[in-house]
Amino acid sequence: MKRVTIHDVARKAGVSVTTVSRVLNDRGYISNEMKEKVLNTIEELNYIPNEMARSFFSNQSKFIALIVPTTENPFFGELTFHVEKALAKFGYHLFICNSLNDSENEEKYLRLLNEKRVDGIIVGSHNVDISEYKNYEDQIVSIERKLTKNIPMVQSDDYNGGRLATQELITQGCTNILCVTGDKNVETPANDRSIGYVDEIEKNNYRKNFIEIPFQIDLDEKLKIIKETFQGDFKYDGVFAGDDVNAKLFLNVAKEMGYDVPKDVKVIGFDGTQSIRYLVPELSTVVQPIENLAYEAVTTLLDLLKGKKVKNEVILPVELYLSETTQGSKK
Amino acid sequence: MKRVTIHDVARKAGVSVTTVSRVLNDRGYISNEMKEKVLNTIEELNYIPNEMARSFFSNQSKFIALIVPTTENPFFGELTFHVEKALAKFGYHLFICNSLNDSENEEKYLRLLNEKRVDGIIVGSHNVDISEYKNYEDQIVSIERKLTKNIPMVQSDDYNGGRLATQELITQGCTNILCVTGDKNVETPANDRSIGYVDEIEKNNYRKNFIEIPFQIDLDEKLKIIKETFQGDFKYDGVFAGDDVNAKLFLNVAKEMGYDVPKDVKVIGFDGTQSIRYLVPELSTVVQPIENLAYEAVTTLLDLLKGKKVKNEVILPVELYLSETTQGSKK
DNA sequence: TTTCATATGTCAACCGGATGACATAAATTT
DNA sequence: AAATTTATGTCATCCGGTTGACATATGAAA
Repeated sequence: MKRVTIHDVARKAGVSVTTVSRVLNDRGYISNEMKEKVLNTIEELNYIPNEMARSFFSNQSKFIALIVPTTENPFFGELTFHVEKALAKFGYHLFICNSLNDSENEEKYLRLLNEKRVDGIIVGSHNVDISEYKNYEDQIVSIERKLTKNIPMVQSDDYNGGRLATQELITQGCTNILCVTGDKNVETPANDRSIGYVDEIEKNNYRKNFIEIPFQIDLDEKLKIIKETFQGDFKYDGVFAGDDVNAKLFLNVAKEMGYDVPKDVKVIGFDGTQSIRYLVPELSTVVQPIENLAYEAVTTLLDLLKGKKVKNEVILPVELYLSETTQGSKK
Repeated sequence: MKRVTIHDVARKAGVSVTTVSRVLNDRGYISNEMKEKVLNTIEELNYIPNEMARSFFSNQSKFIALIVPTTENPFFGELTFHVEKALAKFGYHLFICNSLNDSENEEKYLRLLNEKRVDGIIVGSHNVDISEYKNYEDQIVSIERKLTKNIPMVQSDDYNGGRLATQELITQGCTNILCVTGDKNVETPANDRSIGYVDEIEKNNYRKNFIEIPFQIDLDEKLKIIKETFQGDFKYDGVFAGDDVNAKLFLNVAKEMGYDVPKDVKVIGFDGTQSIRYLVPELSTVVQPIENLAYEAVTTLLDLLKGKKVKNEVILPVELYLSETTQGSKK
């Protein structure tokens, strides 16, 4: 079935294609009557401009790619939502790429994005050899991930979040605090969370304790790692987990082992997604400003595409959300 | 900065564009030496075909839109992930649309998708006047939502899920079972969950009880509705919630009110997302085959686009996941 | 009266690649 | 030797809309 084109509209309205194009793009001189006549014809024929043709001509796809490990993860699911919303506001559309943190996938996507001529890329994933990104420096912004010196990054104030969380545990009387981190070998601003922890611990002359729970291992393995922390003779009375999922896993294990939270051990997480607040409202956590991260990433990227100077780093404040796992049941 | 085109490649290689195009598309006669020469030149110049031009010419964008309420919701976040994965397998890309269940948004998206010439649409949202979809009947598949007689739908076996859940509660000794539903006025296969519940309850001559928790209201209002169920003199000893979030909210309220789950009241949910299994592993639930739903929706849509005959309805089996909220702590 | 802003039209070129038509040779079969 | 297959080239056209150049005709301002 043939689509209605601008030529059909011109013929039907008895004007030239140029005139129709002028109406559509509000260019040059057009009288009101002419404008109306053309618009009526457009409506009559139900003409819908072919954006593919426009994109092709203008060399702008109006697509922005978002590369995340997976939208399965609530944090990235929420990020995706807010990025899409922000993009829509500025007339851009979202092309979503799930890298699964696999560098091969990520490379394939970069190639694909190049073919598809996406206008820009927002990276929230963690893998490809950074050098790959060098070819795209003028059209990339990253979220919580330092790619190259020149690629702007938007992040939460991870360091301060780590400090706030640790401070809170100390305020609540904890003296033996465990820090649960994700993959330590991946260099990400999320590591600043641990640094915040370390600084607070040192300030109080407490002992530093770490366990690492890699992102990609099985649930059972994760649980095993957590269980081991209950085995030694050294008892923790506070836990700062670098993300909420690990925090919740810790809660589950603690409960199973017969420990009472927050009496025996207090727990605080990091991320504070909607999902967590709905599903695990009892968990105290450091809330990342996901919506703002998305908005800043989008506006920074669009500015960058326009050739404007943009900040190399945007750091957004986090907020402490205190609930039962640090404070006792609030009846 | 000018991009390398097929003409540049042809010139550099000393052949005609037609020949280059033949190599790229594997058409007509090409000797191996020629093929190699062209491919080498392509590599040398780092030529990357402009998919916008191809799409424009072939009139195929290779984009499939997925309309969901919001990827913030874990169910849709996971669905998005699996849809993207399935599409990628067949060379298609995902254009994500968050409708927020708002019909105005949805209409805007439909218009936009028309302009962008997406090849097909997968609908997982619930709003626009169905008539709007009539114009797209030959390029739409829906997930868990009956749109028109002619639009194929892929769904979980909601009815059976409702029966299984209710049966399980009855098996565990419950006699006064409450059914928590989402919006009842929205016509969706998810309503079959309640029908499954009703049929099992009637079979056993128990009393039917319903509360409705609209999707879009505030958390506090939801909690209020749930709290009220504890107020009357009629006590429930079992709860079947139409989705896991409501099930968890119920658990939270029950705990706050001093009830013991599963001793005083047993609870079973619906959806069984990854998130829930990680964050609320204690919740018994009916697991939807999200990955299969996505895969079936994608393959059905692609078949439809190819003009093949497709099934009008695909119903995929659900699975019961039993945990502590129906069975007592499994130490 | 002359200039100028307004209003429209025609025409052609362009964006980058795909494709069909047609010509020409060499290599391979019949 | 004739017919066919294989291998390349040239050329023009198309996809649908945008844009610049240029012509023409008003009506208004200088």
